[in-house]
Amino acid sequence: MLDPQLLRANPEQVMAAMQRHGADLDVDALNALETRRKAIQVQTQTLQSERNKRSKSIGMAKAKGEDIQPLLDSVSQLGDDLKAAEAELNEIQSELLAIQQTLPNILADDVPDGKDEEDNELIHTWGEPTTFDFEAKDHVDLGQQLQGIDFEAGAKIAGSRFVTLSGPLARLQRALTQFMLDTHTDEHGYRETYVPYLVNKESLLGTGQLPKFEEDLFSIGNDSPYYLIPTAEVPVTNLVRDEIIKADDMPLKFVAHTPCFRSEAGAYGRDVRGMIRQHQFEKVELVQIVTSDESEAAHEQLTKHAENILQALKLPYRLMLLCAGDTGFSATKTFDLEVWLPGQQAYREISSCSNFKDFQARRLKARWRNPETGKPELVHTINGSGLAVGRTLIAVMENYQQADSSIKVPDVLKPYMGKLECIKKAP
RNA sequence: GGAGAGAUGGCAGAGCGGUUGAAUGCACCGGUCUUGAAAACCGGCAAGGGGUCAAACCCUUCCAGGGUUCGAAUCCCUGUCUCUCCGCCA
Repeated sequence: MLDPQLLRANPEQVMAAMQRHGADLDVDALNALETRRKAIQVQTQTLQSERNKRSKSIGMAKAKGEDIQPLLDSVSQLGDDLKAAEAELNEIQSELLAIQQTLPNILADDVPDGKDEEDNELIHTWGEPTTFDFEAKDHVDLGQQLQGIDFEAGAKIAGSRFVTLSGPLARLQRALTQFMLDTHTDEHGYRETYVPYLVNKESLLGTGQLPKFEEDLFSIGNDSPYYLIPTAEVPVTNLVRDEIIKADDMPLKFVAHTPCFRSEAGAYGRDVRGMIRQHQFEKVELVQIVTSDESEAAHEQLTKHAENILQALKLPYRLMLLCAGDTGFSATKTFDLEVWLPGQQAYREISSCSNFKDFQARRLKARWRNPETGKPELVHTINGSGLAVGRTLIAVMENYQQADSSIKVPDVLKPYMGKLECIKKAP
């Protein structure tokens, strides 16, 4: 959520920022609503103040044993007026909130203009696209050859966009997960966390998935709905909801491995082949809770932490700065890591690292106490995939494939794969 | 699933329906004392919003949502969560 003060004081500036993000803001309607809000709020508070005073005087009169009936009579009209004013104020404030909650974050100055992924800016590439002296297969063919990926079974058990893994490939996914968690905890100083995979509405409002993107989420349950997490960002960031964090504890760095569930509502027809885009996938997520001074540097640092995983796996990739149109609702700035997939002859997103500044924190009421002022201040939240495990599995398979469809095990994963050096078709 | 108890400021913990945003303790901040520290003593210390050049000042908030009342932390209803006991269980 944007700073309501800014919205109030400078709606034109906010509107210009919104348009950059492809959103719109009706400044006139907002101003009209604001004017009403202010008038009604003043009126309501005046009435409340009057009621408080009179009630107090009734109390005092009663204590002295005076006749309070005249006082009671004089206050009778007040109650009705107050109720009406309060109702109207509530109405206006929920209208204002509804507007505020659907406004995206203001983009950082260095985010390039643009409409979609075509306009993203290349920051750097690492490694060279893998080449083979045979025709590269994609992970679907490889998985079939190795009898380790079964889309039909996934479809039978659940439906389309579900998959089953088995044997060494299933283990490879687990190895990747373990390797990522170990690296981030041991080398990068993150605290491993285990969190619920089902969350309530408040949590999703806090991180910004709701109210605007309900169709991307799976929900279960009846009167008190739960939502399946689309990313560990939701439960992990919500750890600090309604908290005032001690200065000594800052920054907080969390890493969590969770499954992620996405309805992929807007993605019909995209990436239908293979396990690029699934309803359920594994991800290792990095979250940092930092002060405003630190947030830019922390964002760069967290992105580097994700890059380190790709480098350790020796997977070629490139780092992109997302353009305005491609940057998500809550983010001020996002870096994507795109890994080279020989089967597609393309770079594909494997991590997305975003700085939300105080946008999520404001919704979450997540603050820290600044010792310089003694006052609570909003934290900045940053997160990124470190990495999407399912897509990393694909990348390893496709980049480490050999002519006979076997897959060499990357060096750093060998400790996690028993004695296995190479994943081969079962004889 | 059954029975009971509870939810109050950063933490602990009081609080007859009436000048209570809330006693007290701890923590924290400032000061006195001390060579320094500790102790002792004095003072300050919730959040959010409105208002102001800045203040003063005003409003809201004692788990959440409703209700009763001139007035609710205090009474009533609903929900959520926590704890204890019983049952069941990975």
